[in-house]
Amino acid sequence: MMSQTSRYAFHVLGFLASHGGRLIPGDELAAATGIPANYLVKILNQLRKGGLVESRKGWGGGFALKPGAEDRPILDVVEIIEGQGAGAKDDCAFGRPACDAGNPCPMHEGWAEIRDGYHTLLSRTLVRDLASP
Amino acid sequence: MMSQTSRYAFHVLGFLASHGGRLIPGDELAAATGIPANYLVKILNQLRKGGLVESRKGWGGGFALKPGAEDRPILDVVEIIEGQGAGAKDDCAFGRPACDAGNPCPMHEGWAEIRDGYHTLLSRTLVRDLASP
DNA sequence: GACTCAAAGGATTTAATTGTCCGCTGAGGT
DNA sequence: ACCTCAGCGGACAATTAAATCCTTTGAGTC
Repeated sequence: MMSQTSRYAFHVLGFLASHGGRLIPGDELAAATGIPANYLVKILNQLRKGGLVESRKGWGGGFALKPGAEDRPILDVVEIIEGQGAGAKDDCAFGRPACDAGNPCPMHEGWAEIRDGYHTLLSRTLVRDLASP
Repeated sequence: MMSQTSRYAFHVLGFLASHGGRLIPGDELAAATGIPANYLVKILNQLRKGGLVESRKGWGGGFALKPGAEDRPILDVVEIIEGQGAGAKDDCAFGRPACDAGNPCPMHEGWAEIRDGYHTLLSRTLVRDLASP
């Protein structure tokens, strides 16, 4: 339901969120989170392009949360990582191309409930909530 | 959250459930469900080994639900297809190896709710419920 | 300006899932 | 007996996610 890469993104954003706007090098983030360093940098790059993270090169450089990013829902994170419409509402447990209230598959109702709960969780959880206490 | 193969399994089991214990050839099942024929046979084979389906070779052969399989929860299907412990309770949204009530990740509570809802759906939905009306 | 630090980007590898192909086996019918 | 039908099994190809490697670019220090 959630890609490994999204989980990594949650983890590292949580770490950044608990360290204010301070720039932290990728290597340090990798060591702190246990995420493979080379891969982590790629994820952070996606997040930067998505507007959640900013970076600076060279000495004293690293990654930091973009100001205001703490208030973004983590649904944004999933959409940046997995593409728009991850867990879209037309996602059917039978794999049917079209499955809605008018033409439901046998699992439609129960599955829609799970999907909506997932979507709600992603919408209500903010990046700031990912910070460790 | 649910593999494509599990979705295929739901679909074909639903078809079988709505056709009683009648033997139906794999080709016919593939045509009826839109699942790739060669792949579908492999899935049905897994389900047979898992005890949900029976089969007969040769003329008049095909696949059918095993007697009593209608009353099995579809959690069994997912476990046959994806292996035991698919969507296990240690599955953490942060990807942490250990994440429980004593040492929770920031998303632990909300995510546990989704996971439990998923597990409950699979436990309460029976193979017979997959039949189309 | 030369050197170092660290991000940016591209190419490649690995692993898992999904899907395809082909020959074998067993159960009928004729 | 022989032929056909249809499930069985193993090997293989395609796709995607995940991870690694290498080179380039930019920023700062000395």
